Amino acid sequence: MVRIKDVAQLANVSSATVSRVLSNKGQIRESTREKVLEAINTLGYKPSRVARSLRVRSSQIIGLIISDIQNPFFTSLVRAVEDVAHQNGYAIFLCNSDEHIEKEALYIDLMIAEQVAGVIITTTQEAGSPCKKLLPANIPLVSIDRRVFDCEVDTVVLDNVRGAYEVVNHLIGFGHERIGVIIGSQTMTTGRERYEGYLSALTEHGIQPEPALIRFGPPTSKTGYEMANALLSLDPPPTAIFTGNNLITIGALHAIQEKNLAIPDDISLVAFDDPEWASIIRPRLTVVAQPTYELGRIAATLVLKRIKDAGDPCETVVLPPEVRIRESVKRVTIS
Amino acid sequence: MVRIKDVAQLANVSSATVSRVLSNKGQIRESTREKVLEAINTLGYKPSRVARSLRVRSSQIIGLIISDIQNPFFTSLVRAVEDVAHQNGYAIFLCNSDEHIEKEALYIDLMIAEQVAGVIITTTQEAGSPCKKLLPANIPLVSIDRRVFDCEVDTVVLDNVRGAYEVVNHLIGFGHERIGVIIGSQTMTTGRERYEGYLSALTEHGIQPEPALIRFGPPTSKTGYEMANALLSLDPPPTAIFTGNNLITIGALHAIQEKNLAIPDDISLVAFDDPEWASIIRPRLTVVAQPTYELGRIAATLVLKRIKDAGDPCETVVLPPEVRIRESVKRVTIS
DNA sequence: ATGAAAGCGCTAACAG
DNA sequence: CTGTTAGCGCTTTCAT
Repeated sequence: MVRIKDVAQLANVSSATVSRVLSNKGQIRESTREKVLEAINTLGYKPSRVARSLRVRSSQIIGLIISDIQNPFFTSLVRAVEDVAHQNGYAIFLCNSDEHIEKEALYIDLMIAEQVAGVIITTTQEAGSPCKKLLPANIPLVSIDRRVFDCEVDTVVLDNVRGAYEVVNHLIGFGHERIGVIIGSQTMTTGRERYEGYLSALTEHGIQPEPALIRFGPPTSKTGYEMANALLSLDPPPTAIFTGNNLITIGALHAIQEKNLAIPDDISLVAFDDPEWASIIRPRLTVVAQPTYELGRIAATLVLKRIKDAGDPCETVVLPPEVRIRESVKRVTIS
Repeated sequence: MVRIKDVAQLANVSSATVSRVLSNKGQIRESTREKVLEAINTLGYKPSRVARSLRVRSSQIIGLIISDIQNPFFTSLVRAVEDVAHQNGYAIFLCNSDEHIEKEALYIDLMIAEQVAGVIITTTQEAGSPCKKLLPANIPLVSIDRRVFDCEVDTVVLDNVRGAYEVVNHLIGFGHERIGVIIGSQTMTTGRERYEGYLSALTEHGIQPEPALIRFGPPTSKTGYEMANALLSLDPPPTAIFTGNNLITIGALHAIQEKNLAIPDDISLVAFDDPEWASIIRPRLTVVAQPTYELGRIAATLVLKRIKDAGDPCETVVLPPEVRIRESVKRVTIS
């Protein structure tokens, strides 16, 4: 391994000078800069980011804690953050919390121990998340996809209420009144807000929400499968189902197919999220899509900004959803 | 921030002792250990991994360089590596090379600068990859999914030849002879080996490979779309298509649907990879599945092993594929 | 414009 | 069993 002093030696300068040309700080005579650059080149010197981190008490790393690396929604986020980080000379530390608060806590501690420059998180708990330990450690934090209520952080989320509202509205416009809903846990803002949107669309049209049609659970395909089965076994069953995220949709689809029901003839379906397969399956799914890449891009931009100037007040960015009408909803007439 | 000397002070010992209890090295009297532990607790001390890394010249980080974070195949890999790393107290550094050799090179340099403990990579080039710079830097390297030819590394890959061979064999067993194939670039082992499997199944049955039926391209859905279009425009068109990875399959599916062709009545389809949606779409796709999680798990286990004892000779693990017969292949009779 | 020197927080000889 | 000491490779005053 070649150290900064090796470069200094070869260039006949002090390591301080080498450091200066590396970071473009202070005044350096053009001729010495060239000498140094040449020495760096011939030696193939690469500064140790570890030593630098120790010295300046901060690394060039952005921590990214997400809840499910196998969910395409989060994957888009990761992709966007990676892009922005890379463009700015940062690398990313990826952690999968698995929606477990303990793993989340462990990774938060890791972020502090590794002195990352900033953290982006999809937290598991809207209140009481360990992520607030980052603030006293002076590590900028931005919450993405979900809101955090017990500390001041930059936030970038979707307008979930509106997304759910609009897509349920669409269903109602097609004559549906008995609309089943399968939605993520109510301990997260996403689940809560989507439920709220569902409710307000219903009540706005004078439709009484019916408890049997409303199902909550962890946002997994298992939940989707079980709850869809339950909904379809109702007598009478709903004429349409609204699934609260892409995993739930997969499970619901399995249940529907297992019962040999046809979409949309036997049951209409609208889904939150627009994974690639939603327009490959037949019929193509009517969905409310999130600007996933944009969510990630903005979050990354926000941390970077706050890494530069920590002072500014916190921002909350709310992005609009987009309903994409395709073929999974049938027009029904009230019988 | 609380440092090790703060703990030492409070516990009335030297920092060396604190370090010893932290790492369970050497002999420590039980009473002092307790004193130290208590001090750690009351102070809420978390050791700086940065300082440790600098001192021991290696971090507790495993670098993971993959080519496409949005491809579920790689995502499974990431998931597995994350799991194993986490279980062993390692964190992962995730980098997306985007199948670009320059980005790969940049990230390799980063790994060295960050002194990661080991690297797992799906390299973009089977020869001439910058990843061999890691070896002189004493950083263990394992190549996953793809083989590397110009340096000695641990490798874990699928038996691609066999996978392609078996699934094409299945097609032939159902009477197909004009079998189109859309496959990834021949500069990567995956593409080459899958092509080889295709070829050997054909020749084994005395079927003459027909150049017009064989299409190569980058492993993207764009390639799948364009090449499927080309294949379907042939006169006569193939009776079956074999797509070389999940992205290509998506593109091919789009092309087939755009032409209003029915699977398997108008065209049979078999695919490499078994993403979740392959059994949601109708008809369900006959595929050759890779043990993705297992690939990642083994790769992670291998780096960890080599981090412990660098000496051992390199291993190459080859995992078997699994053909999953579903409904996308029709029996045809030779006309 | 450049160099000397101190020190980031930790570990590992070495000594006792 | 425990403490002293010397760095790991870098940045940053403070001199000059």
